[in-house]
Amino acid sequence: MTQVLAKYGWNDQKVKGFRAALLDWYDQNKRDLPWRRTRNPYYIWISEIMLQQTQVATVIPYFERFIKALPTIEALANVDEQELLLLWQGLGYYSRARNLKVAAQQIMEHHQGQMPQTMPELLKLKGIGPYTAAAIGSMAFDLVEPAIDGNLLRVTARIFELDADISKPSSRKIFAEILYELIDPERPGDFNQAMMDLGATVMTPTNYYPEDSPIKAYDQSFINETAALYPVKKKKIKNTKHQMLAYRIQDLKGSVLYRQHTADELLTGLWHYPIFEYDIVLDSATEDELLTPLEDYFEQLGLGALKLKLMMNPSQMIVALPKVKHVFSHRTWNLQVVPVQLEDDLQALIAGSQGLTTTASDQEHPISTLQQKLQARWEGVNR
DNA sequence: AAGGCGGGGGC
DNA sequence: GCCCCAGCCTT
Repeated sequence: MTQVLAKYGWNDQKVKGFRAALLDWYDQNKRDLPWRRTRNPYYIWISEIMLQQTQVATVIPYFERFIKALPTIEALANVDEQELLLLWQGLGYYSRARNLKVAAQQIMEHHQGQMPQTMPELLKLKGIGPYTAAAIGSMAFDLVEPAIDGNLLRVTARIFELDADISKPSSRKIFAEILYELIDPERPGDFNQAMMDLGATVMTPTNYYPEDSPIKAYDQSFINETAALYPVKKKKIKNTKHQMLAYRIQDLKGSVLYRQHTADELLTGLWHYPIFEYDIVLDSATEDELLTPLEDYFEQLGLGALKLKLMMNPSQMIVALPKVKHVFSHRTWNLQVVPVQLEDDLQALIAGSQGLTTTASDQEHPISTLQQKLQARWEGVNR
Protein backbone atom coordinates (compact mmCIF):
# COMPACT_ATOMS: atom_id res chain seq x y z
CA MET A 1 0.00 0.00 0.00
CA THR A 2 2.84 2.37 0.70
CA GLN A 3 5.41 1.13 -1.79
CA VAL A 4 6.32 4.57 -3.01
CA LEU A 5 5.83 6.38 0.29
CA ALA A 6 8.05 3.81 2.02
CA LYS A 7 10.95 5.18 0.00
CA TYR A 8 10.37 8.49 1.76
CA GLY A 9 10.29 6.80 5.16
CA TRP A 10 6.53 6.79 5.53
CA ASN A 11 4.82 3.74 7.04
CA ASP A 12 1.08 3.04 7.22
CA GLN A 13 0.79 4.68 10.59
CA LYS A 14 2.34 7.90 9.40
CA VAL A 15 0.04 7.95 6.38
CA LYS A 16 -3.02 7.51 8.60
CA GLY A 17 -1.80 10.23 10.92
CA PHE A 18 -1.29 12.61 8.03
CA ARG A 19 -4.78 12.03 6.63
CA ALA A 20 -6.34 12.50 10.04
CA ALA A 21 -4.46 15.73 10.70
CA LEU A 22 -5.33 17.11 7.27
CA LEU A 23 -9.00 16.15 7.30
CA ASP A 24 -9.57 17.24 10.91
CA TRP A 25 -8.17 20.62 9.97
CA TYR A 26 -10.38 20.72 6.88
CA ASP A 27 -13.50 19.83 8.86
CA GLN A 28 -12.80 22.74 11.21
CA ASN A 29 -11.61 25.28 8.66
CA LYS A 30 -13.11 24.54 5.28
CA ARG A 31 -14.33 27.54 3.39
CA ASP A 32 -18.08 27.74 2.88
CA LEU A 33 -18.33 27.79 -0.91
CA PRO A 34 -21.55 27.49 -2.93
CA TRP A 35 -20.42 24.37 -4.78
CA ARG A 36 -19.41 22.70 -1.53
CA ARG A 37 -22.99 22.67 -0.29
CA THR A 38 -23.85 20.02 -2.84
CA ARG A 39 -22.70 16.82 -4.44
CA ASN A 40 -24.43 17.77 -7.66
CA PRO A 41 -21.83 16.84 -10.30
CA TYR A 42 -23.08 19.58 -12.63
CA TYR A 43 -22.43 22.27 -10.03
CA ILE A 44 -19.05 20.81 -9.22
CA TRP A 45 -18.16 20.69 -12.90
CA ILE A 46 -19.14 24.31 -13.54
CA SER A 47 -17.26 25.51 -10.48
CA GLU A 48 -14.10 23.60 -11.41
CA ILE A 49 -14.06 25.01 -14.92
CA MET A 50 -14.60 28.53 -13.58
CA LEU A 51 -11.84 28.04 -11.02
CA GLN A 52 -9.24 27.28 -13.68
CA GLN A 53 -6.82 30.22 -13.61
CA THR A 54 -9.42 32.23 -11.71
CA GLN A 55 -9.61 33.05 -8.02
CA VAL A 56 -12.37 31.81 -5.73
CA ALA A 57 -13.63 35.29 -4.81
CA THR A 58 -14.04 36.18 -8.47
CA VAL A 59 -15.82 32.94 -9.31
CA ILE A 60 -18.53 32.97 -6.62
CA PRO A 61 -20.90 35.57 -8.13
CA TYR A 62 -20.42 34.15 -11.63
CA PHE A 63 -21.19 30.67 -10.35
CA GLU A 64 -24.40 31.75 -8.60
CA ARG A 65 -25.64 33.58 -11.65
CA PHE A 66 -24.66 30.76 -14.02
CA ILE A 67 -26.51 27.93 -12.30
CA LYS A 68 -29.55 30.15 -11.80
CA ALA A 69 -29.67 30.86 -15.53
CA LEU A 70 -28.68 27.35 -16.60
CA PRO A 71 -29.68 24.98 -13.79
CA THR A 72 -29.18 21.73 -15.68
CA ILE A 73 -26.89 20.08 -18.19
CA GLU A 74 -29.78 20.09 -20.65
CA ALA A 75 -30.25 23.84 -20.30
CA LEU A 76 -26.53 24.35 -20.91
CA ALA A 77 -26.58 22.08 -23.97
CA ASN A 78 -29.32 24.21 -25.53
CA VAL A 79 -28.20 27.68 -24.51
CA ASP A 80 -27.70 30.37 -27.12
CA GLU A 81 -24.00 31.10 -27.49
CA GLN A 82 -24.39 34.84 -26.99
CA GLU A 83 -26.34 34.28 -23.81
CA LEU A 84 -23.66 31.85 -22.63
CA LEU A 85 -20.90 34.37 -23.26
CA LEU A 86 -22.84 37.06 -21.42
CA LEU A 87 -22.85 34.77 -18.38
CA TRP A 88 -19.09 34.36 -18.79
CA GLN A 89 -18.34 37.99 -19.63
CA GLY A 90 -15.38 39.23 -17.58
CA LEU A 91 -14.14 35.80 -16.49
CA GLY A 92 -11.71 35.42 -19.37
CA TYR A 93 -10.63 32.33 -21.26
CA TYR A 94 -13.91 32.29 -23.15
CA SER A 95 -13.19 28.98 -24.81
CA ARG A 96 -13.91 27.49 -21.39
CA ALA A 97 -17.54 28.54 -21.81
CA ARG A 98 -17.81 27.28 -25.38
CA ASN A 99 -16.25 23.96 -24.34
CA LEU A 100 -18.80 23.67 -21.52
CA LYS A 101 -21.63 23.81 -24.01
CA VAL A 102 -19.98 21.26 -26.31
CA ALA A 103 -19.41 18.92 -23.35
CA ALA A 104 -23.04 19.34 -22.26
CA GLN A 105 -24.10 18.30 -25.74
CA GLN A 106 -21.75 15.30 -25.52
CA ILE A 107 -23.40 14.33 -22.23
CA MET A 108 -26.89 14.67 -23.71
CA GLU A 109 -25.95 12.54 -26.68
CA HIS A 110 -23.83 9.82 -25.06
CA HIS A 111 -24.84 9.71 -21.40
CA GLN A 112 -28.58 10.41 -21.35
CA GLY A 113 -27.96 13.79 -19.79
CA GLN A 114 -26.21 12.33 -16.73
CA MET A 115 -22.63 13.26 -15.85
CA PRO A 116 -20.42 10.22 -16.58
CA GLN A 117 -18.83 8.65 -13.52
CA THR A 118 -15.56 7.19 -14.74
CA MET A 119 -12.24 8.86 -15.48
CA PRO A 120 -11.98 7.74 -19.13
CA GLU A 121 -15.49 9.01 -19.87
CA LEU A 122 -14.95 12.30 -18.04
CA LEU A 123 -11.69 12.83 -19.92
CA LYS A 124 -13.48 12.54 -23.25
CA LEU A 125 -15.57 15.61 -22.51
CA LYS A 126 -14.45 18.85 -24.12
CA GLY A 127 -12.57 21.06 -21.67
CA ILE A 128 -12.06 18.35 -19.07
CA GLY A 129 -8.42 17.34 -18.57
CA PRO A 130 -6.70 15.27 -15.89
CA TYR A 131 -7.15 17.81 -13.11
CA THR A 132 -10.83 18.52 -13.71
CA ALA A 133 -11.74 14.86 -14.27
CA ALA A 134 -10.12 13.94 -10.95
CA ALA A 135 -11.79 16.85 -9.17
CA ILE A 136 -15.28 15.95 -10.39
CA GLY A 137 -14.67 12.21 -9.99
CA SER A 138 -13.46 12.45 -6.41
CA MET A 139 -15.88 15.12 -5.18
CA ALA A 140 -19.05 13.90 -6.87
CA PHE A 141 -18.43 10.15 -7.20
CA ASP A 142 -15.79 9.25 -4.57
CA LEU A 143 -13.29 8.13 -7.19
CA VAL A 144 -9.91 7.75 -5.52
CA GLU A 145 -8.11 10.16 -7.85
CA PRO A 146 -5.78 12.97 -6.76
CA ALA A 147 -6.76 16.27 -8.40
CA ILE A 148 -3.31 17.63 -9.06
CA ASP A 149 -3.35 21.39 -9.49
CA GLY A 150 -0.75 23.99 -8.59
CA ASN A 151 -1.65 23.82 -4.92
CA LEU A 152 -1.18 20.06 -4.69
CA LEU A 153 2.11 20.27 -6.56
CA ARG A 154 3.43 22.90 -4.15
CA VAL A 155 2.17 21.21 -0.99
CA THR A 156 3.43 17.78 -2.07
CA ALA A 157 6.80 19.09 -3.21
CA ARG A 158 7.29 20.73 0.19
CA ILE A 159 6.14 17.80 2.32
CA PHE A 160 8.51 15.40 0.57
CA GLU A 161 11.16 17.92 -0.50
CA LEU A 162 10.71 16.81 -4.10
CA ASP A 163 13.32 18.17 -6.47
CA ALA A 164 11.43 17.18 -9.61
CA ASP A 165 10.83 20.19 -11.86
CA ILE A 166 7.06 20.73 -11.89
CA SER A 167 7.28 22.48 -15.25
CA LYS A 168 8.26 19.18 -16.90
CA PRO A 169 5.43 16.83 -17.90
CA SER A 170 7.56 13.84 -16.88
CA SER A 171 7.55 15.09 -13.29
CA ARG A 172 3.79 14.59 -13.11
CA LYS A 173 4.32 10.86 -12.66
CA ILE A 174 6.42 11.35 -9.53
CA PHE A 175 3.75 13.49 -7.89
CA ALA A 176 0.91 11.22 -9.00
CA GLU A 177 2.59 8.08 -7.62
CA ILE A 178 2.96 9.67 -4.23
CA LEU A 179 -0.52 11.16 -4.18
CA TYR A 180 -2.26 7.92 -5.17
CA GLU A 181 -0.87 6.43 -1.98
CA LEU A 182 -1.39 9.50 0.17
CA ILE A 183 -5.00 10.21 -0.83
CA ASP A 184 -7.58 9.02 1.69
CA PRO A 185 -9.63 6.30 -0.05
CA GLU A 186 -12.47 6.90 2.40
CA ARG A 187 -12.77 10.63 1.61
CA PRO A 188 -10.98 11.31 -1.67
CA GLY A 189 -12.97 14.43 -2.51
CA ASP A 190 -12.40 15.97 0.89
CA PHE A 191 -8.73 15.01 0.74
CA ASN A 192 -8.31 16.88 -2.55
CA GLN A 193 -10.19 19.93 -1.32
CA ALA A 194 -8.30 19.90 1.98
CA MET A 195 -4.97 19.86 0.15
CA MET A 196 -6.09 22.68 -2.13
CA ASP A 197 -7.39 24.77 0.78
CA LEU A 198 -4.15 24.14 2.64
CA GLY A 199 -2.16 25.31 -0.36
CA ALA A 200 -4.40 28.32 -0.92
CA THR A 201 -4.55 29.56 2.67
CA VAL A 202 -1.60 28.18 4.67
CA MET A 203 1.16 26.67 2.55
CA THR A 204 1.00 29.51 0.05
CA PRO A 205 3.70 30.30 -2.51
CA THR A 206 5.37 32.87 -0.26
CA ASN A 207 4.54 31.66 3.26
CA TYR A 208 7.68 29.68 4.01
CA TYR A 209 7.15 29.30 7.76
CA PRO A 210 3.52 28.22 8.21
CA GLU A 211 3.46 27.81 11.98
CA ASP A 212 -0.29 27.26 11.79
CA SER A 213 0.03 24.36 9.36
CA PRO A 214 -1.92 21.31 10.59
CA ILE A 215 0.56 18.98 8.93
CA LYS A 216 3.85 20.66 9.81
CA ALA A 217 4.97 17.59 11.73
CA TYR A 218 4.77 15.67 8.42
CA ASP A 219 6.25 18.45 6.33
CA GLN A 220 9.94 17.77 5.69
CA SER A 221 10.49 21.25 4.28
CA PHE A 222 9.00 22.80 7.41
CA ILE A 223 11.20 20.65 9.65
CA ASN A 224 14.31 21.48 7.62
CA GLU A 225 13.28 25.09 6.92
CA THR A 226 13.65 24.51 3.20
CA ALA A 227 10.12 25.45 2.12
CA ALA A 228 11.40 28.37 0.08
CA LEU A 229 13.19 25.91 -2.22
CA TYR A 230 9.96 24.16 -3.26
CA PRO A 231 8.41 23.56 -5.63
CA VAL A 232 11.28 23.46 -8.12
CA LYS A 233 10.10 25.15 -11.25
CA LYS A 234 12.21 25.94 -14.22
CA LYS A 235 11.74 29.57 -15.14
CA LYS A 236 9.82 29.80 -18.32
CA ILE A 237 12.10 32.07 -20.25
CA LYS A 238 10.66 33.14 -23.51
CA ASN A 239 13.10 33.36 -26.32
CA THR A 240 13.18 36.96 -27.45
CA LYS A 241 14.37 38.06 -30.86
CA HIS A 242 16.93 40.86 -31.27
CA GLN A 243 18.17 42.62 -34.38
CA MET A 244 21.90 43.21 -34.15
CA LEU A 245 24.53 44.97 -36.23
CA ALA A 246 28.03 43.47 -36.31
CA TYR A 247 30.62 45.97 -37.57
CA ARG A 248 33.59 44.69 -39.47
CA ILE A 249 35.88 47.70 -39.16
CA GLN A 250 38.96 47.69 -41.34
CA ASP A 251 41.66 50.34 -41.64
CA LEU A 252 43.77 51.16 -44.71
CA LYS A 253 46.44 48.64 -43.69
CA GLY A 254 43.85 45.88 -43.51
CA SER A 255 43.72 45.58 -39.72
CA VAL A 256 40.30 44.61 -38.34
CA LEU A 257 38.91 45.62 -34.97
CA TYR A 258 37.75 43.12 -32.35
CA ARG A 259 36.46 43.81 -28.89
CA GLN A 260 36.25 41.54 -25.90
CA HIS A 261 32.80 41.07 -24.38
CA THR A 262 32.59 42.26 -20.80
CA ALA A 263 31.13 40.47 -17.80
CA ASP A 264 27.72 42.08 -18.24
CA GLU A 265 27.35 40.77 -21.79
CA LEU A 266 26.69 37.42 -23.34
CA LEU A 267 29.79 35.49 -24.45
CA THR A 268 31.89 37.19 -21.79
CA GLY A 269 35.62 37.23 -22.45
CA LEU A 270 35.38 36.21 -26.08
CA TRP A 271 36.36 38.46 -28.97
CA HIS A 272 33.95 39.74 -31.58
CA TYR A 273 33.34 42.40 -34.10
CA PRO A 274 31.66 45.24 -32.19
CA ILE A 275 27.99 44.23 -31.98
CA PHE A 276 25.10 46.53 -31.16
CA GLU A 277 21.37 46.13 -31.03
CA TYR A 278 19.40 48.34 -33.37
CA ASP A 279 15.76 49.07 -33.98
CA ILE A 280 15.88 50.72 -37.38
CA VAL A 281 14.46 49.31 -40.58
CA LEU A 282 17.51 48.02 -42.35
CA ASP A 283 16.08 48.18 -45.84
CA SER A 284 15.64 51.94 -45.70
CA ALA A 285 18.57 52.76 -43.41
CA THR A 286 20.89 55.61 -44.31
CA GLU A 287 24.64 55.54 -43.89
CA ASP A 288 24.29 57.89 -40.93
CA GLU A 289 21.82 55.66 -39.15
CA LEU A 290 24.05 52.65 -39.58
CA LEU A 291 27.15 54.42 -38.36
CA THR A 292 25.63 56.23 -35.39
CA PRO A 293 25.80 53.33 -32.89
CA LEU A 294 29.44 52.87 -33.75
CA GLU A 295 30.29 56.58 -33.46
CA ASP A 296 28.55 56.68 -30.09
CA TYR A 297 30.62 53.72 -29.01
CA PHE A 298 33.94 55.29 -30.00
CA GLU A 299 32.84 58.51 -28.37
CA GLN A 300 32.24 56.58 -25.15
CA LEU A 301 35.69 55.03 -25.36
CA GLY A 302 37.16 58.50 -25.60
CA LEU A 303 38.59 57.87 -29.03
CA GLY A 304 36.81 60.91 -30.40
CA ALA A 305 35.37 61.40 -33.86
CA LEU A 306 36.80 58.96 -36.36
CA LYS A 307 36.65 58.95 -40.11
CA LEU A 308 34.27 56.10 -40.82
CA LYS A 309 32.43 55.17 -43.95
CA LEU A 310 30.44 52.21 -45.15
CA MET A 311 32.16 49.96 -47.62
CA MET A 312 28.84 49.18 -49.27
CA ASN A 313 25.65 51.10 -49.40
CA PRO A 314 22.96 49.65 -47.15
CA SER A 315 20.80 48.05 -49.83
CA GLN A 316 23.85 46.47 -51.47
CA MET A 317 24.93 45.19 -48.08
CA ILE A 318 21.63 43.53 -47.34
CA VAL A 319 21.74 41.64 -50.60
CA ALA A 320 25.43 40.77 -50.53
CA LEU A 321 25.69 39.82 -46.86
CA PRO A 322 22.99 37.45 -45.65
CA LYS A 323 22.05 37.71 -42.03
CA VAL A 324 23.69 35.51 -39.42
CA LYS A 325 21.35 33.90 -36.91
CA HIS A 326 22.59 32.92 -33.49
CA VAL A 327 20.35 31.24 -30.91
CA PHE A 328 21.02 31.41 -27.19
CA SER A 329 18.88 29.52 -24.68
CA HIS A 330 16.80 32.60 -23.97
CA ARG A 331 17.26 34.88 -26.96
CA THR A 332 17.89 34.89 -30.66
CA TRP A 333 20.13 37.35 -32.44
CA ASN A 334 19.68 38.16 -36.09
CA LEU A 335 22.90 39.84 -37.07
CA GLN A 336 23.74 41.92 -40.11
CA VAL A 337 27.42 42.32 -40.92
CA VAL A 338 28.24 45.96 -41.66
CA PRO A 339 31.61 46.46 -43.36
CA VAL A 340 33.18 49.79 -42.43
CA GLN A 341 36.28 51.52 -43.75
CA LEU A 342 38.36 53.47 -41.24
CA GLU A 343 40.77 56.17 -42.44
CA ASP A 344 42.66 56.32 -39.15
CA ASP A 345 45.34 53.79 -38.18
CA LEU A 346 43.65 51.18 -36.04
CA GLN A 347 46.68 49.86 -34.15
CA ALA A 348 47.82 53.33 -33.13
CA LEU A 349 44.30 54.24 -32.19
CA ILE A 350 43.67 51.39 -29.78
CA ALA A 351 47.15 51.19 -28.32
CA GLY A 352 46.70 51.00 -24.56
CA SER A 353 42.99 50.23 -24.72
CA GLN A 354 41.84 47.25 -22.70
CA GLY A 355 39.58 44.82 -24.48
CA LEU A 356 40.33 45.90 -28.02
CA THR A 357 42.60 44.19 -30.50
CA THR A 358 43.31 43.77 -34.18
CA THR A 359 44.60 40.24 -33.91
CA ALA A 360 41.69 38.07 -32.85
CA SER A 361 41.17 34.50 -34.00
CA ASP A 362 44.80 33.83 -33.21
CA GLN A 363 45.75 31.56 -30.32
CA GLU A 364 45.55 34.39 -27.79
CA HIS A 365 42.12 35.76 -28.44
CA PRO A 366 39.25 33.24 -28.18
CA ILE A 367 36.30 33.80 -30.44
CA SER A 368 32.79 32.43 -30.19
CA THR A 369 30.91 30.28 -32.64
CA LEU A 370 28.94 33.39 -33.42
CA GLN A 371 32.10 35.26 -34.39
CA GLN A 372 33.20 32.30 -36.49
CA LYS A 373 29.90 32.46 -38.33
CA LEU A 374 30.28 36.20 -38.89
CA GLN A 375 33.78 35.78 -40.31
CA ALA A 376 32.81 32.84 -42.45
CA ARG A 377 29.96 34.86 -43.88
CA TRP A 378 32.27 37.76 -44.66
CA GLU A 379 34.98 35.60 -46.19
CA GLY A 380 32.41 33.65 -48.16
CA VAL A 381 31.32 36.85 -49.83
CA ASN A 382 34.85 38.11 -50.47
CA ARG A 383 36.36 34.90 -51.70
C1' DA B 1 6.93 20.80 -26.69
C1' DA B 2 5.42 25.31 -27.27
C1' DG B 3 2.04 28.92 -27.82
C1' DG B 4 -2.51 30.98 -27.00
C1' DC B 5 -6.11 32.14 -24.10
C1' DG B 6 -7.78 36.83 -20.40
C1' DG B 7 -8.19 38.53 -16.32
C1' DG B 8 -6.50 39.38 -11.51
C1' DG B 9 -3.10 39.49 -7.88
C1' DG B 10 1.60 40.09 -6.05
C1' DC B 11 5.65 42.65 -6.00
C1' DG C 1 4.21 48.80 -14.57
C1' DC C 2 5.84 44.33 -14.88
C1' DC C 3 5.66 39.44 -13.94
C1' DC C 4 3.29 35.47 -12.97
C1' DC C 5 -0.25 32.32 -12.87
C1' DA C 6 0.23 24.06 -13.83
C1' DG C 7 -5.38 23.96 -17.07
C1' DC C 8 -6.65 22.74 -21.49
C1' DC C 9 -6.61 22.95 -26.40
C1' DT C 10 -4.25 23.42 -30.69
C1' DT C 11 -0.38 23.22 -33.58
